[in-house]
Amino acid sequence: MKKESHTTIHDIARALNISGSTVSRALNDNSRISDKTKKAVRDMARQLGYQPNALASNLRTSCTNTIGVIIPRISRYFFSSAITGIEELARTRGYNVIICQSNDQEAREADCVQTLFASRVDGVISSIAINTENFEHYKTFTDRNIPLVFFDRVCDELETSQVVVDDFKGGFIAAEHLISKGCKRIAHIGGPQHLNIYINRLQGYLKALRKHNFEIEEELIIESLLTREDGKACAKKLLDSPRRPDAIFAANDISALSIILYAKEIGLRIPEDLAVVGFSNEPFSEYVSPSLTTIEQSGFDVGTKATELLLDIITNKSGNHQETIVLPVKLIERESSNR
Amino acid sequence: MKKESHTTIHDIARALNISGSTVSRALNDNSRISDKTKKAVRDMARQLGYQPNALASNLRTSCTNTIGVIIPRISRYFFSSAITGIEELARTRGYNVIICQSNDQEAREADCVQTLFASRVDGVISSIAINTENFEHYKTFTDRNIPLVFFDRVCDELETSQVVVDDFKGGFIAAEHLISKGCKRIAHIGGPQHLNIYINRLQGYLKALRKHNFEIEEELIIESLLTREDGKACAKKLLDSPRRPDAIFAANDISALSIILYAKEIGLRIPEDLAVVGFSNEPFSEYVSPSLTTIEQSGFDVGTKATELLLDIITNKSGNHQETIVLPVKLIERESSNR
DNA sequence: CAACAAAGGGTAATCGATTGCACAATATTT
DNA sequence: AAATATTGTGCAATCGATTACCCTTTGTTG
Repeated sequence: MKKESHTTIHDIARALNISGSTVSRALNDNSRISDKTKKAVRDMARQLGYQPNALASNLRTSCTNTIGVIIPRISRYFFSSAITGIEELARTRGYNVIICQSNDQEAREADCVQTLFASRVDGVISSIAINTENFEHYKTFTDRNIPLVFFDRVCDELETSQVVVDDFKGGFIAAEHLISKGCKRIAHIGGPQHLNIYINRLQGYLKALRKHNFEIEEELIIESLLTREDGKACAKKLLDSPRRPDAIFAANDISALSIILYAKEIGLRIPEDLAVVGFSNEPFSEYVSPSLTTIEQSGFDVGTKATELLLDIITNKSGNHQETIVLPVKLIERESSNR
Repeated sequence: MKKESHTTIHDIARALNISGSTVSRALNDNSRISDKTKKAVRDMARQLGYQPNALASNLRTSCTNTIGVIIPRISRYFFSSAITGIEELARTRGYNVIICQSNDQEAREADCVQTLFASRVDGVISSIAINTENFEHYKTFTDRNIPLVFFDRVCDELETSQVVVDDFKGGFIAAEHLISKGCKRIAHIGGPQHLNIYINRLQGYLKALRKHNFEIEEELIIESLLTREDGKACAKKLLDSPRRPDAIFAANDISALSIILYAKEIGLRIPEDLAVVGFSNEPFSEYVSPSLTTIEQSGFDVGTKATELLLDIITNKSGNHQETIVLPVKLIERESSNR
């Protein structure tokens, strides 16, 4: 096995007795090089085990073939699937991916922006932290024309392309599903209302209620951070009340889970006394007992689509860069609403 | 806001009427530069919003400040936590992280190796794919002295440092726990026996059995791929048998889950008729019904430790690079064994 | 056949930071 | 005071690939 240092284009040039520039052009399939020379160069490159030095090339062309990703947390299934989608497509197109986690904190998100900027990424895909209300830090990219695409949790203040799932429809079919099961008082645990996805889920829910002439009761709609703990607090508020709802649509699976656990704790039967629908189809939702009815959204598809958009912008810097792509959602019926 | 192109050290040099090399040295805190000059350079750098161009620096020093990570799949909680640990430490030390997924396939793993090599990473952290039996591809790194650290699923053929959890002890306490609960015939669903972790879990289990004078029955020990489907097949084999075990220790939580689901399907009560213990403490194990007793292993800690080792090797290329670090495991008692 | 165009390829500058070597200015030793 | 050491900087080459510009050949046109 070779242990020598790396082969460069000049090694190839020397071996073929031609110049480095010709080698470079041949490898880049430049039209000014004859097919014969190209073939000779390619063969020699293979033979010498040539690996282009991206650093040198990047320095000259000042693009890094790297895209940055900012996500709240990699351990959430939706996001790790999105990453998988992003990586897969990016890699086949010759891009590397750097991932940064904001841990759902605005300050860390700003750090991520700095890190990615310092890494001179060619473009960025981001899903914003749950408590981000100020988007100044993203101007680091937009001001310098570094392509930026949001997915899932998007930001409407900045004029960028975005990929979302049909949260509105998700909220709508979740609520309508509960209605079809004969539920009469359907509560909603929503997420922070500065985030588009939670606004839309709520609006979808409201539309379904209106469509079926349900009375909209303010006390049945709670805003939450959608964590495990917060979910339990919400569950208490709703279920300990004398006029408790007979169904809850939660804006994510984690809080739906909290509800199920608390309902079991106080002896409510699910779905008989209380039907529950979540959102996301996290892997555990299938295994909880009772298993959780939820809205499926494909992280993989969202990630792939976002990457497609981003690479389009990077490679072909013109055109409309404020596209919004909405991907479909699907109701997954399980025990928690099966009555 | 500035939209101008990036500031270079020469801009700083010009502004202070000194040479670029002095600026470079000042920024790198070289001892040959006076404190006064250093301060002037730093202030000017800040003022001009200077961001070092990593590409140029990397080209010259031929190190990329990037480490590569190869994991089976990011969507497994253990691995995504490991990534979190890796990223966190790497970032604070000024390194970027590139993640590649092998999807548990040897061929893809070899691709990952190529990708990372082409990216000229300074070092690699890897956990091998479940079906990898040939380790030739890793020679790409070892032959060229690119530091390599394995974690969790390690490779003993290659002489590298590694970080593992105490799988042996995990297997031991899992089995001993079942024994303490009065189980008499304890089966084991193990993983592929070319992987260290599964060998050790099995050996730990065997040791516990021997210690308590249990007869070791070959038919109670099954090797499996530990997928959802394979787990079900194993469950069938064990539970449909006339002489079925009264406890099963599975080498991961997924197959433990399969067992629980199948046991419920055929009307066995857990833990009364069958006690179950898994391994990993995947998030869902807490929510399954009955909740799953399992062995906790901290992906975060493993990732952090591995990164620590790797960065040590990278920065200080001498010393012993065949260290093995074993991290502790812990039994998490839940319903599935509570009798 | 002269005049010119196209094709194929070489030369050298360039990207931005690093670093071996040289050297001036100051400090210390003899 | 001369000789030597120390400190602080500058010069220029370098990392490897790209590319603007120039120079041959060979082919085409009138």
